[in-house]
Amino acid sequence: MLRHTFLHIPGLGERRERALWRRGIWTWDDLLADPGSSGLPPSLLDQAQVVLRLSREALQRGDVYFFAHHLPVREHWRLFGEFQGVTAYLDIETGMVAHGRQGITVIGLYDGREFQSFIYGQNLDAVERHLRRFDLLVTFNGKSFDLPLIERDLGIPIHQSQIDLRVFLQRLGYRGGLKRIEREWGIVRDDEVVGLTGYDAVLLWERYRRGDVPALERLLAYNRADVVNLEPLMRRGYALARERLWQAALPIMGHPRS
DNA sequence: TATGCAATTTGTGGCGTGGC
DNA sequence: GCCACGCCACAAATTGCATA
Repeated sequence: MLRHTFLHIPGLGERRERALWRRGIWTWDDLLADPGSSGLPPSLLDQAQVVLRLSREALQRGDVYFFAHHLPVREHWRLFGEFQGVTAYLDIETGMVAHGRQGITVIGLYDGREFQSFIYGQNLDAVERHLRRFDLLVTFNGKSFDLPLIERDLGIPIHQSQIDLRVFLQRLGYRGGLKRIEREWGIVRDDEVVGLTGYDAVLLWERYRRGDVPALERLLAYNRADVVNLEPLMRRGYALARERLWQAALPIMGHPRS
């Protein structure tokens, strides 16, 4: 998807990007090979060629930040296709951690194959080291809640590019919270955690603090479901968004190769 | 319930084009 | 060459939303 993207060129918006596709300019290489057929104003065309040469280099060296910096936030989902290898899915739980202080109790991290839990009082400090392995973070409402809290509560700076599924899926017409969208898409949870909410996670941590060890196991299972289920949501959302983009831009001509 | 982000709406300015 | 107009991108202000 990224190679079809021209929105990261300053002065080039959605209309011009679609106009390029309609002219048969599907990729950066197409435009660089035949700039004259782009129909862009001369000054913008010069700028576009410079940015696209830089884009090829950035993609070659796996520089997700180059694109995250230049793309509008609402289009950061386009990063997923090329950068899923450095993507992590993340979700936190909170509760009273010490002396009546509200804080992060559990962080779940999933790279598409392996899931890891980081627990207050046990291994929460290790999360920063593991986060550094990734360049792209996928969350649900994480931009408003999880990631600012990690920065504030744990003092861990979040440098990674981010895709917030709440915003992304809302643009695709899906709203109403993570669990509701999961149900809508037929994603099922284990009996152990089905029906649990974020507030239940707070209560489970309280029970664990009072010595109820199985309560922690259930909390971790809940967090794991929250995190692992982000992956199919991201994959399906990405496929859907790409499909709709082509349909809107090219209702008659059909899809480009991608 | 507070929080913080992005969508939406509205307004502004840059740029290119066409008429004279 | 000048002017008016239209297209387009972008900025500012407001609104809506999901999280534990």
